[in-house]
Amino acid sequence: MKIATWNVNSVRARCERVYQWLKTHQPDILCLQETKCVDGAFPNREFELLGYNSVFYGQKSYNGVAILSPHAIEDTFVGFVNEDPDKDEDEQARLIAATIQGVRVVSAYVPNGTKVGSANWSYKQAWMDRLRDAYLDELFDPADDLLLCGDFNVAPTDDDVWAPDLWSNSIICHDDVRSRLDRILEFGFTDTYRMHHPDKQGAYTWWDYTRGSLEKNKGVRIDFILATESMRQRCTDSWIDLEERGQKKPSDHAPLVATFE
DNA sequence: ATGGTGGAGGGTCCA
Repeated sequence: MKIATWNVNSVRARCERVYQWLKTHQPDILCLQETKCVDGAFPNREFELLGYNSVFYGQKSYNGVAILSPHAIEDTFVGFVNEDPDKDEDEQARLIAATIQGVRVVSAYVPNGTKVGSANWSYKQAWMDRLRDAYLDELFDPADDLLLCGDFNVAPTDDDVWAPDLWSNSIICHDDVRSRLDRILEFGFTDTYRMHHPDKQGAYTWWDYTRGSLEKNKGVRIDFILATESMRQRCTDSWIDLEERGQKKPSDHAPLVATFE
């Protein structure tokens, strides 16, 4: 089973790239973030041409998440729904969950935070707390076959950024969000990429569009496929698709892939 | 002094 997660920075602007990526890599599951379009504008028919079903949850201009699969997509729910199953309690579209071939999958887009100390920064911290306390703990079990995939907008350690001194106390390295990522991991998750590449330096999933960042590998690793124990045991490999990031009109994030027995 | 690039949308905001 091949699973991928990819922040596409607009699914409409990236429609052709996503189409080609699906055709080439044929994942069993593809989680998308930053689709940036309302549900009526999601290009699901394009992906259906390749045999892919889609579930999606978007809003105008910002955020938006989706899950694609050639298999049946069941038990879909969106947002923070623990109190009222019909109503997302978050005003931003950042979470979608479904079950595919017996595996529970979540596509998550953690808030960026904009700037330390801003209103968006407070929202990011509250959102991460809520993901652990009101979402994972209420709706899932560490014993589940569960994958939490997405753009977490946090670099777990200084090994996950190209210049730790420059990124020190930034929105992706600040202790206030690293500690919250740790709490999410403590639910019972393993970072599957790091599991397979424990000592690898310079492994990143995002590079700035400017300043030749990709060519100089000035990036950060902020996208993850997190696996509960049962899925960790099944995880055979993980890699970052650098080739896709180097294509014309790329997203600023590369796809992250993991395979499971 | 604070760009550069990219997306959405038609202002700036966000990343």
